[in-house]
Amino acid sequence: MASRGPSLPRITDVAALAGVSTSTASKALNDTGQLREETRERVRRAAEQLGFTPDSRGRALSSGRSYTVGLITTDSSGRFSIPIMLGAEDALSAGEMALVLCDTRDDPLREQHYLRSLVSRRVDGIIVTGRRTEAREPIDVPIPVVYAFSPSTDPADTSVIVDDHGGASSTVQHLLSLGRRRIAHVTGPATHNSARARAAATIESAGDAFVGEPMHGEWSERWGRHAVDVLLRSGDEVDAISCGSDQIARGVCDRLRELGRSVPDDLAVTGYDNWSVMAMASRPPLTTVDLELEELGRRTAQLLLDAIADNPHPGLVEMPTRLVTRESTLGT
Amino acid sequence: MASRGPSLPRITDVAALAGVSTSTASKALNDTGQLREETRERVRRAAEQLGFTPDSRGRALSSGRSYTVGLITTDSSGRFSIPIMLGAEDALSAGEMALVLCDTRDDPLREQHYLRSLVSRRVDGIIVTGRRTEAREPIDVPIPVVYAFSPSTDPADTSVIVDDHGGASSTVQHLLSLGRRRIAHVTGPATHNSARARAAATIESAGDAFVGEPMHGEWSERWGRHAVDVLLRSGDEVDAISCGSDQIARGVCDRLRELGRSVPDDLAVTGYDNWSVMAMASRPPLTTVDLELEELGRRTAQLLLDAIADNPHPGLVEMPTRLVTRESTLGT
DNA sequence: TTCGATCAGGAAAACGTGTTCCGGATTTTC
DNA sequence: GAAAATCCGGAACACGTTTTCCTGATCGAA
Repeated sequence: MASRGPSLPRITDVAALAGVSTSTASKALNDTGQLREETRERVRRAAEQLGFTPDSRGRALSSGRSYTVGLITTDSSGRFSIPIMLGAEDALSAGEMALVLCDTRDDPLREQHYLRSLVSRRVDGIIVTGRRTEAREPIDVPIPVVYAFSPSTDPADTSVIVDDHGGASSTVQHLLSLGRRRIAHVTGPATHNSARARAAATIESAGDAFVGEPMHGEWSERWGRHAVDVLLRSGDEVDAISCGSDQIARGVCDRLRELGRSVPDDLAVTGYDNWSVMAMASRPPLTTVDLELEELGRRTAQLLLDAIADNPHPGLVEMPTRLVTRESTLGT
Repeated sequence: MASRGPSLPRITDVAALAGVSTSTASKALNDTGQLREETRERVRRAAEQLGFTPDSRGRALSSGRSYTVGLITTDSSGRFSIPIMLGAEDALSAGEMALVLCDTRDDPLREQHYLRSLVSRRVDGIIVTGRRTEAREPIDVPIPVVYAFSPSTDPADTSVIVDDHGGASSTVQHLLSLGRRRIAHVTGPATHNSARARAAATIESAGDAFVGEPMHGEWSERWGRHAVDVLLRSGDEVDAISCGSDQIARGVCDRLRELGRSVPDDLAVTGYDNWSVMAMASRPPLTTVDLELEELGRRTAQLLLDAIADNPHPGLVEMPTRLVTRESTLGT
């Protein structure tokens, strides 16, 4: 229709210039079939000269694959899904796969719309990711799917999640190894799976060293500051506070400093997430748990590629976290 | 090859079920050609019954368009490019266009790789975005391109950028309207275009009310805190500090509070970026400049759609910013 | 010299859709 | 009642690639 200048060269043009048939040209460029090396070279030169780039739409049609995967995310803000996306994209691009982005903004209608669009594009697979660690309803498409971060409620699906239990335990082990024996826990709303899971793991790992009850509140610095007041007023003796997020931990540190308590000499503090803008800017910088989301994204993509290659791995994959130690527990 | 179960229905299947030819089926589903309404309805029902979704690869091939645009970003962290992406994706998905994501990680080799991939996919257009406001080398592809945030060095290209001059001026106007007459400016490295542009606009708008020289440093809270010390030691009287970023402004507020200075009673403080995690968590919350990046992304996508429709708008488009007033200038 | 085997490359079909053109049937017009 | 206009739907081709099958040609051996 709209003739966009001189359209890009097709393989027929390359074939014509090289003086061979299109099928021969195709074989030459794909290193398949039986051709004299000299012919191959001639075709290659012709392609080079014309600046030929194969049209992947044709290839997609003929191969039955689109070399494309869709990423559906409910997390507009991107706090968690961005690193996952980047990891997935990294793993996929190595295999010449492209990633198309679909942000549903938590709207089921938009999700349906995107699903239709992806099916229509005949994507080879779909990655589904969300903002929370709560399990979510599986999507219903005749295409391989892998869930990342938010697992599917169907255990027969493939889901890749963070090992929150291990992550929380690692901070407690670290605190215990430093000789702390009175550990409190400040975290997010009890309605959040991640807060409950981390709290449970903390209690279990700390054993006798756990003080009081897990303190649930918002995922905010303000709650961290407020929790310190509550904690100190309670009269419980405490030598460490393990927090459910870096934001909370930063608030905790700020308030402790304002009250003249030294971190970590008086109290050690740990965060969770290794969100650098919080963990590094905190005073002192936070010992925290890195979720290794980019690695999680890579793993997700690999599992999806496996599933696409007709080798699915149903079930839950828990990815290990990494403890990052900084001044909030170690001092300077 | 790998027969993935019962493959999805094609338009031929729909046609067979409806008892018509494929061309008739196509016309019925696309509301084109001359068909009896009853025939149309019959085909639609057949499509419905089979759960038919047209294969967009076929459509792409036949229409000459791919209904796909590429987004190339150098900004892995995503601070700025994520909102732009979301805005663009929002504007594009309305037009049934998909967005494929390419993160170059600032590696020219990866960029080349992605460009080849996008050209091979015959994307209808490309959006290029970056982390800095510095102009960047244009990319060389026979496809419409629009640059977002980082403009192209070629003025004949279409670039959409933030009106940094307007943004910085708006904070100064705000401070002046509040009666502040001794305004200092703390910002990022002088090597950064954005820091220089905002500083220049601040000086120009403040006129006689500008105090000293723009203070260049890092884009960090730490620099904000340090800058306060330097400023107070200098002996200059100051009743407002306009900062080049929310991080710096937050550091400034923290340090002022530690020194017993009241914000905004003693000194008003303004930030820049409206990065909520900084601006809202600061004590007090920051008056700042929202870059409206999502809107910028939407505008970029619209301009790209225009260019794809053979109606390009070469040149620079400056998007307005929005002043957000909060307690750091207004008090409670 | 003849037969089989290997080699080099071409013709045609396939992938799934959209579109152009054309012919038959029905309706309108005089 | 015949010619013209209109309506409806199908056949064929285009889009760009890959792949299967097939035909000559070349080579080696008997």
